[in-house]
Amino acid sequence: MEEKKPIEKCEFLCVHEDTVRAVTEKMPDEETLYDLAEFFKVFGDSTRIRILYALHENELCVCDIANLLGLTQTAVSHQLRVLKSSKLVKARRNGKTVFYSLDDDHIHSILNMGISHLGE
Amino acid sequence: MEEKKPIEKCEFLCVHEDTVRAVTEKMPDEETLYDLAEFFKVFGDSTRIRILYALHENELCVCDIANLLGLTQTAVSHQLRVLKSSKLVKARRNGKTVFYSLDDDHIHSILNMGISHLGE
DNA sequence: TTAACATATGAACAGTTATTCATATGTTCG
DNA sequence: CGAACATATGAATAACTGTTCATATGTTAA
Repeated sequence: MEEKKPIEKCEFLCVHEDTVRAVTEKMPDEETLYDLAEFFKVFGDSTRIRILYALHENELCVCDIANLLGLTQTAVSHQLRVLKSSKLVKARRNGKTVFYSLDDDHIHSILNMGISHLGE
Repeated sequence: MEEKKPIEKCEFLCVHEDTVRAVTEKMPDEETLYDLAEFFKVFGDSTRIRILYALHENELCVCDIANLLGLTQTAVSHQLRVLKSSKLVKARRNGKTVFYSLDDDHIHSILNMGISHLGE
């Protein structure tokens, strides 16, 4: 039987062990990093970003948001659920109407931070 | 022919026109919001977040990152390409090895901002 | 030049996700 | 109560995305 390996792949032969060890120690734990990714994921959709910006100014009801952004009521409602379960927006019911607003002041900071990065 | 509509859906009957108009005027333009979502989307994956945190301390080569995070070289390479095209990391070649590092200081601020939100 | 190594890339696949459609829930008013 | 309205939700579909596999590119040293 001929051993005919194509070309051996890099299997960590080139690792700089000291550096890797040092970095490993300083890394946040896996759960934190996972949660952080989940957090940013919520901002990573243009529909949700647009909703957040709409709410930047005023509280709005679902219909207002849908009208404002040219979306269906259903689509908005689904996304508001995502935003709500991520604690980015909160809801207030007034009769038939439900008003949504930003749940947290520093959501603004995060959005502004993103914009300032783009401006470079 | 019987007209038998199920139940008429909300078609923006409840819109608060003044509010909507005011918000519309203050909204950033569509392109900005789209770019912003694209920007956050890059942070919205735990592999990429982990890579960014690994690079928080030191520049690292592809093999180091793969070893450090328990990923294949290929997976890391693909993600580095995403990070690079989003201007989050930059590459420096030294012989066969390519070292990656964070491209921008305020990437740190963005990561920290996310963490501080989680801590609430 | 050739072998060995480090990284990059294209295609395929699997898992995820945003939207739509249909319908349910919850509220007000007559 | 029942009709009308505002919102929510489950299921299905379509589009997107991350990983893997196979292979290509680029670099060094013998």
